[in-house]
Amino acid sequence: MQTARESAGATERVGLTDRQNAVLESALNLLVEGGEKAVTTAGVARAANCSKESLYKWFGDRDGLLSAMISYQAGKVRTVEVDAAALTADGLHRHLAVFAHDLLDVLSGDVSLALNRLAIGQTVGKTNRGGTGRSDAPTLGRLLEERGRRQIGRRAAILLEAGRRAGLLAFDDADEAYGTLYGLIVTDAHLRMLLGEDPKALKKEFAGRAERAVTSFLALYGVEATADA
Amino acid sequence: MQTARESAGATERVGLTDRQNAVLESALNLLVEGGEKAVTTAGVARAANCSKESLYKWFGDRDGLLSAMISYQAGKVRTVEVDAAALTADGLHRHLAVFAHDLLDVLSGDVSLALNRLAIGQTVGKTNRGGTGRSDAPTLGRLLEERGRRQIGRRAAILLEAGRRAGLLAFDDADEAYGTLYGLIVTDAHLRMLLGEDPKALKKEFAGRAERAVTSFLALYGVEATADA
DNA sequence: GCCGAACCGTACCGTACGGTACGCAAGGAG
DNA sequence: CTCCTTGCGTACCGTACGGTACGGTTCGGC
Repeated sequence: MQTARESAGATERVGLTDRQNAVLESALNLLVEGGEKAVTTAGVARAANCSKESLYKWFGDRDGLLSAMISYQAGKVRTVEVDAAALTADGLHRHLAVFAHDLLDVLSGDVSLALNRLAIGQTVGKTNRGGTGRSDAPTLGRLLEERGRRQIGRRAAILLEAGRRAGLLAFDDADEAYGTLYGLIVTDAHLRMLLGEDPKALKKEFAGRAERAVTSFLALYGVEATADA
Repeated sequence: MQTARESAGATERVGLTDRQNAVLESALNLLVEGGEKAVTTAGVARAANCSKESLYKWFGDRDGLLSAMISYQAGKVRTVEVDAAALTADGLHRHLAVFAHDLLDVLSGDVSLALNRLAIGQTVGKTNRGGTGRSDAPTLGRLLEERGRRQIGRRAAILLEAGRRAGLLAFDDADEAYGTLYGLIVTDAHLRMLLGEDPKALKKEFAGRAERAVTSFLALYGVEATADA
């Protein structure tokens, strides 16, 4: 077991062997083309050239494998920091546009869509269900929320805060402002893609959509250029 | 088979017996609490006090049953028409607010969420799959899109068109304007709920959210009151 | 050169589900 | 009263999957 830590490559930070990450990669491949039904223990084992026994030793059970897939994939997105100082109106506009485009890019990714479909399909209206009592599993959906969505939310929050500190934006509730920005950027594109709409058809208008969204957002929350700045 | 048409109650318009609709209702109940896994042919038969054989006679197979569930539920939402004539700025604002609140209400409904989860969970990235060749099934997702989303989209389109005709709104592309409106209203609330967030926690802020969304939308697309109207 | 750990490949088991077949009761038509 | 349709209840079959067990192999440590 100690070999795991030493052989851990520089790519991932979680305590997983390169081998195990490779297995997760195979599992993600299966998920992308074939959906949740395609991610069977036997299938993953065959695709990754490993034994089912190893799967169960590493991930506990199938749910553990699915959770690990989400965590693994989430560990890939890295948020780029933006220096808050010296932020011009034009610079803010550009940064927002880049953020918008990145957001659309992430949301329309194959794996992202597959993972979201998986988590959503797994979710059930009535929570609780304390039958066995050992429901320590964080519900996949929650996991995806924490690991994925929250990250990009923070990046946006930082950007918005920088804009306000520079006197370029005016808002009381940062979350509300971010919600508006998100809505303007994404609209119903995410849902449509989750329902099967071909991302390629929508990707063509990403640039225009991002630009329009940012313009609208600045029209709502932007401060007149005549200010002190 | 002809008995179906005569015994069809006044509640539904599709060619289904009241009995069959009752079965679909039971199936929806199962789906809401228990997710897709809970909708087994045996389970539905037991819950609806009918035989599996009848299920297969009426709906073909399990996919047919799921499709019928979507179509059945979609047949419940009715779009209320709004008289385009004599539309004041305040009236438009109120109509938009009502629409926003209705939209959020629909999207946060138990059955709506369950159905969306079902359709999304069923969807798979790689389309095609022409293996057998008899893939005439419209992909659940497409079905939900056509039957549900499109409907509410039309209602919004009519409202927006009325606003423009009354000189209260200014936009070139109606779809784009509707997209903006949708994004402002829904933001990421739908996704969060699909991922398991308790709708009750979000429903409290629906009124405020709807109001803010409409205000923002009018700030973006509204025409100054000094116009000819 | 031997030992043990990790791991692959496969075979195996129990279960649960989709789909089908059969027996039987209710009700309407002649 | 009888026939026939419709549909309920149940038993049944094949399959596929989650999970476990076992034999064989590689590899690092002593």
